Amino acid sequence: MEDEKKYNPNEFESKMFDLWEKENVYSTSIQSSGSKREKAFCLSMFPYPSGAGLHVGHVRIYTGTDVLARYFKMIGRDVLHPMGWDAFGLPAENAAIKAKKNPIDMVPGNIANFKRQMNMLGLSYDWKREFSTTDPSYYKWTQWLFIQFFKMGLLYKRNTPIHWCPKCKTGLAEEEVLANGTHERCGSEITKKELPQWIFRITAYAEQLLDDLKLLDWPKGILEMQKNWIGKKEGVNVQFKAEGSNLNVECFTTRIDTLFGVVAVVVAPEHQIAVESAKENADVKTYIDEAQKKSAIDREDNTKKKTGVFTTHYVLHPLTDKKIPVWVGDYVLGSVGTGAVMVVPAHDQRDYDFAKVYGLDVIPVVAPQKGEKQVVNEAYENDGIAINSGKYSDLSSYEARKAITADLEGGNKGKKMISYHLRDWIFSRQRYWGEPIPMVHCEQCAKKGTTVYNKKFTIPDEVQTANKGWIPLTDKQLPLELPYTASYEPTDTGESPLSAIPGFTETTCPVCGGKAQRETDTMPNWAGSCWYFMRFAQEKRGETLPEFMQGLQNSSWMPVDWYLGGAEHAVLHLLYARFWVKALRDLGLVNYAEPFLRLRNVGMVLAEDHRKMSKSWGNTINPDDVVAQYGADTLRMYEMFMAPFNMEIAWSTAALQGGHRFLKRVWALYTSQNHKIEKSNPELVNKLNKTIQKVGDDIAQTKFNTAIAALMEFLNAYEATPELQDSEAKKFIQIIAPFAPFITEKIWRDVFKENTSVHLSTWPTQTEVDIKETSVEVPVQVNGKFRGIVKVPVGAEQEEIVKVALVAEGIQKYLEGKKYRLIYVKGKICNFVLL
RNA sequence: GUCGGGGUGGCGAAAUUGGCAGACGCGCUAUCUUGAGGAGGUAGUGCCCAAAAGGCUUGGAGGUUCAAGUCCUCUCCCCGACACCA
Repeated sequence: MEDEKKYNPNEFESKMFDLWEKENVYSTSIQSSGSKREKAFCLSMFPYPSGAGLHVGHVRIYTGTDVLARYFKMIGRDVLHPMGWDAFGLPAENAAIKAKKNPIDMVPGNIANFKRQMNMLGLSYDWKREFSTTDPSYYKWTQWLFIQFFKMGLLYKRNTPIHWCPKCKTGLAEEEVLANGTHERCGSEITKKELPQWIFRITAYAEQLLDDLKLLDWPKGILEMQKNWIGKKEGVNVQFKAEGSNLNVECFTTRIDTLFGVVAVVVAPEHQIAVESAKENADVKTYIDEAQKKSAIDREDNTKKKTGVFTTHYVLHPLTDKKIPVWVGDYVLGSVGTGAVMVVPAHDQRDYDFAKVYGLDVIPVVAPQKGEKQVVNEAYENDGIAINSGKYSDLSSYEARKAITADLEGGNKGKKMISYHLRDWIFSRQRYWGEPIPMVHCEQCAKKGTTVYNKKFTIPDEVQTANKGWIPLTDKQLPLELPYTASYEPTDTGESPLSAIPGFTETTCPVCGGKAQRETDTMPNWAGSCWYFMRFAQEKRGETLPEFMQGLQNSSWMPVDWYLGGAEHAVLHLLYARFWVKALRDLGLVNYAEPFLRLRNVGMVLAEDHRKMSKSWGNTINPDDVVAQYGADTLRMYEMFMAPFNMEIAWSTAALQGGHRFLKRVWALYTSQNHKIEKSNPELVNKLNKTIQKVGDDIAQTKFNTAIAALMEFLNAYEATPELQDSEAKKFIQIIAPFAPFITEKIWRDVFKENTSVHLSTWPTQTEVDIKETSVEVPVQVNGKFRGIVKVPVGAEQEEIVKVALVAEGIQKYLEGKKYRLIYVKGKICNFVLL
């Protein structure tokens, strides 16, 4: 190099990018099924390309995945590192409505901008695999998959209430409804509206979705959240026979061992008994009417007293025939369990509260310990020993559950039940900007009972009934393209905007050729993200069905090895994608059970003021500005260094300079050396060896912050003793390369005159170095308090250390003339415990 | 309320998993250098005490241990998800 030149990333970053493009540096090597090399499919959750461009939070995820991809490539794995666009969905549609444009016209510009920014950041994507979920060539297959799921009986039509904003006259997504039951945009109170909708039977896979969690290397907390979301509960449906009528009540309980403590049965206001009893009892009628009127706001209020009303009906206790009063209470929900609960005030806090209000008995039937007299002033909800429970007394709660369940089942008075919190997935949206659902409804076929189900599967009767007359399009009719239209705003009937497009609904039946009506609902945003990773992994995408199926079946890239993204997708996206993969496996289209082997969460990037970045706060940071000022490498270094990858961070412009300074020093060191070093300093090589090891280990554990700390530490040492010959000096550049791809490439080519990219180089090995570590330092404690360090020869035995310690300055005075016991842990600690 | 994640210098954090708490970075102080700079070098920097000696220190209180940021019990605070789930 000629004279020292200032580090000026803007001068070369885009040139390096051009070189990479020209030299095809990031094209994916084919992972053929015969490949002996290990694969690494590194994937960031793909973005919705908004008009606002990349957020510094995006930069964090993508850089993390990029570091992994670059590292794995360097250690010799076949790497797949793709990127694409999740462009369907509400935000895009709302933005388009605001801009008075069709989203179809807006998406390409947004994508181009995102892509420009990603390239600016030096992300090593293989753009040959890029696609958008809105490409007809992609959603053709999303539609095809929908049809396969329909044919295996996983989809059915059902009337389902949607959130409805009466003011905006539009259906709303869950996320548009605020916690207080109002619409996030207009603030009006949300009501419900019943519409026929496509429902996915995800509950059919509840057990597998729960079971297979054990196959996954995911953060513990996310696994826990998935488990709780599926919410498996084992219990008993127990029959309470009506006295003098046929109005029996069935209650689900997980605590059948408390059956002898039942003092009442409470049914939900929607329950049949409540409805029946309202006909003859004015109080009940009033109560139910009131309950139905209650808004979301009231129901939110959990400080309110439990309320209820006695129906005047009685049922009989299944084991004792005791008369049990039946109440209606709005704290019981029609949609949970059987819509009725048995009230055991002694062992359920809500029941206890209810009993206190209405003066019901509190009968303790579980004691914490055998023989213990239980004092009840709040519910005792734990297990214990059964008391006051007839022949079951003295059994443990667990034993009592088993015994009572067995006896109930024997007497036909109860049945073991497993219940799940997970509910079926509503898959219809009455919106324009989604994949059209490729189904038609044919009256003639409905009458004839024509079906097109996949013969390999048994289709439940309910599903068959619900789907009467629904016929999927043929493969040749796909894609069913979203019609281009000027008016795609939500309709005021609640139906999809597609229903208002002339000529869209009328069609012919693919089976009988008669008149048929098209489905006008579209798919939710989740649809595209349920299988996009498999699309990336297809070696050949193929336009024909056989090619497509082969592309799925023969991909040796799947499953994803590293999946990085925000914890906000802990439940929904990850659960839905897992569900699709399991269904596809049952269809024989893939041969793995789980899509994402390793999941790592990225923490949010907050603004400098510790609030969320938002235009309205005026605290946003635009990656373009940061790159213009400091270069992309600085931004990348900073975001990787600031904190552990999964922790939330607040932006700090000051700390950003730290990363910049590091790169400047690297630049200065490498561009200023004008003489060759003949022989490397062995101490420094030793340190370099350790750094190579640590950086690699840390990257593989997504501990990017400590990897960079190690790089900084080495730089400090290197600057103090700038004695590395080229073969060693290059190694340091190589291990910085995953983090700062531009500056390292520049130095690699200009200083070391290499003409193949540093990013295609092999991760450096450690050089044998002849260093005799002659002495070791052993920390010395007296009575567990650190008092100093002694230096002893390597391999020194206990006596030797003691000898040195006894005369060492700072230690001696604590030991003089004292008797002691010695704790010595070789290589770790020497502790004198005075007697 | 339930579940999950956290609490370590002025700040972001580290700690080989029970063995020298505070690596690395930011900031700050002193000093040198530069025509200037959101520049660079050197030294220092957890807290208390004028300094040394010494003592204290990982939200708080107990406990186990020769030894606790790390393990156990109780407790306080912050963030996220769900929320009357039977």
